[in-house]
Amino acid sequence: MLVTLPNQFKTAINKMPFNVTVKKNAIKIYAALYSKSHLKNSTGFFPVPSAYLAAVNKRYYKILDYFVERGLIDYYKKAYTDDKDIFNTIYRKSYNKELGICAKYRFLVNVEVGDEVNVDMVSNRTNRWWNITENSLIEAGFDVKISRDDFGRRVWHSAIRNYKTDFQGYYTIDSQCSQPRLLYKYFKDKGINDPEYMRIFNNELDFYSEVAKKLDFTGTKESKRADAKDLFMHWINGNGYVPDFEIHNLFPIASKYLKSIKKGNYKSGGSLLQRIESKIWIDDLLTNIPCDFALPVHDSVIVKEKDVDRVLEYCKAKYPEIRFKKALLK
DNA sequence: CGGGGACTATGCTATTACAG
DNA sequence: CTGTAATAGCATAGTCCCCG
Repeated sequence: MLVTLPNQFKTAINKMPFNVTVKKNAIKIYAALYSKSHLKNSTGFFPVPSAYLAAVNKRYYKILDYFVERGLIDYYKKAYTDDKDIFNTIYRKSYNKELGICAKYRFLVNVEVGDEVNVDMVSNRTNRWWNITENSLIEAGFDVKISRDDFGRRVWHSAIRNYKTDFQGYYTIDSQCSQPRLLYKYFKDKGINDPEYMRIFNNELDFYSEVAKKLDFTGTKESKRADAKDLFMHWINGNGYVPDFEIHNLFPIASKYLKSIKKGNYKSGGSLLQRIESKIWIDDLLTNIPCDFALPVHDSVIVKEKDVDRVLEYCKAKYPEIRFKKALLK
């Protein structure tokens, strides 16, 4: 990962009262923060999930505390009443695990000037999702280029671009109506009850067709579905603009919830769903997949014909609420 | 020695294509 | 609307060679 390392961080890391391993991990943690800093809001705070920091280094908090001590970063804090002295106000790091709101940080020094350094983020831990992707790429004759983006933790590799033509004869297993359904699952888990949104899925209806029907779209069946899909994407990913404002009246509670997620940074909406998606597909399904050849494509996976039925059963058994479907690439 | 011409390498931006 | 990767186009810089 290419980052700008300001002098203040450089000297602070050099002066750390820990061994070289910790110092090296401190650079990684700095790089992790740096990579998230583009998400900063008007006051400079940007969210960084603890799960991500922990994946970079298990004892990340030790390093963060040191950075705070040195006046290099700051936690986002909120005021609380001191229960031992109610006349006293105390400030604590603010986050809410229940609501999925992670801690925020800000840099107290200018991170735009400094040395350009390439930080090796790779830990010694190898993950099966990586190994199986690597082996499958080699077997299929592709260069091994695998990365995971920060926005939605999606996996990118060299065979994604033309997979539909390059893997003819192979099968894909993908999830139908992936993002709307994942949002449904998410709402259900969180106890957010938007009547219309929940009704569509509780009754096993086709989400996009239902939206098109309720909002009186015109056109062919396919074009109405496509318009509804486009509307959904704006609703999830956008900064407030949607092609049809009626969606806010159709799903009032869901809209309000999305708005609350986007408070601070509107990109959190899309990021959240992509993360849910990749957590299922990469960190679970691909990591434990019962075959030797598999290549992920965001919300689907490419497998061989001899494995497809076994993998399909495996996916269905693991996530009964997701509608998995196999398809031959031709 | 310097002036071209032809070629190659690099860097940047915009566009396209894919995913949802 | 979001993301990343690949590609196209263009400008610039460097290299090589021939020639006067």
